[in-house]
Amino acid sequence: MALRKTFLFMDTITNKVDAKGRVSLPSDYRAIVKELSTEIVCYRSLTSPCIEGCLEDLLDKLATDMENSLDFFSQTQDDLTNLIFGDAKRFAFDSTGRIVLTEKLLKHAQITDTAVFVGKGRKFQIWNPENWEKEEARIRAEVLKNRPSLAPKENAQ
Amino acid sequence: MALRKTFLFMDTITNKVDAKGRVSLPSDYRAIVKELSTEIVCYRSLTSPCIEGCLEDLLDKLATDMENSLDFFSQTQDDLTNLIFGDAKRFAFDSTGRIVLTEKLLKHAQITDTAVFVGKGRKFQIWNPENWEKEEARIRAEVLKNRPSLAPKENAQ
DNA sequence: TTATATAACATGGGAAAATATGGTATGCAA
DNA sequence: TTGCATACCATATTTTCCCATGTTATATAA
Repeated sequence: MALRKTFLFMDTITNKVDAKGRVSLPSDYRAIVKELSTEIVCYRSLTSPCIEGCLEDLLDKLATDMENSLDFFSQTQDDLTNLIFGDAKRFAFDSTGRIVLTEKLLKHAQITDTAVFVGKGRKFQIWNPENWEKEEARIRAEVLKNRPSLAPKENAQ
Repeated sequence: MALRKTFLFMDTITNKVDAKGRVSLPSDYRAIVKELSTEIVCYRSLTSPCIEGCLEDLLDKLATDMENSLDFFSQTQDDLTNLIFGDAKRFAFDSTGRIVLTEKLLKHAQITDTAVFVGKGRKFQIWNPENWEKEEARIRAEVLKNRPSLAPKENAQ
């Protein structure tokens, strides 16, 4: 393990996807990946119409956690991890910083010519622009409603 | 983890924002950042028309806490990470001490050519001057009303 | 205290580097 | 050969870096 500085995927970046499925990984993301590895892992989100990406470390950690607490997890969650590992695939980026997304992933996320990268800390997601717009609105409404501790004031002006 | 002296963002400083979105981070703030890191993280405040900034540690801790919750598939956790990390972005300052704020952040805070930095301890905020003037007045009024113990005398200032 | 010198800071402009993205060539397999 | 996937090259744009200058703060000496 290298110096465990903080490596977090952040920000929301929109990039173009060409006819070959090529898309530039945001440079901030690339910097993180280069620091710890050479490639990322992507898979279809289990819960949303989007692609999820992370470093292989994270999936390794997931596997370990599952091993160490089998009783703790429900059969359902066990099944879900099977789905993830069955679906996940490594993606290396070329000298210009692009990865080539597969038909399967693009279809799941309904992405055609534009992709939105959304940071999630140790992970990130890739969305169709319209879908992300809706999703972000939904989340903001949800969080403000159910997590008032994050929004102490009514709302200023 | 350097010597855990007290590192608090304080004071209120007004600086100019140029056409490129560049603005000098107050030198006091810079001194704090340099002590622990090389860059800051900024994001749109959830509750106010302003930008919030902090050190990356704060967000890293959040990411770790969420990982350790063993709740890999939690919907709430999912929403929160999207909202927080999707909006946050790292900003390094150049040799002259400036950062380049993004359109998104500037728009949210209604900042055009002038920015007011307001210390908040572990965090700080960046405001449009007029908005901050109003907000400060509102806060003072609020505090005097709800926390009379803090204002033993007739009125300060 | 006042005046002057010195250092630190804020800010504007332009050059250099990095990034995103389209196109072309190359290699492999059907 | 043809189709497909990967690697390489070219360029417009964006971002970052560097230098110059005015301003403010600090220190020193009269």
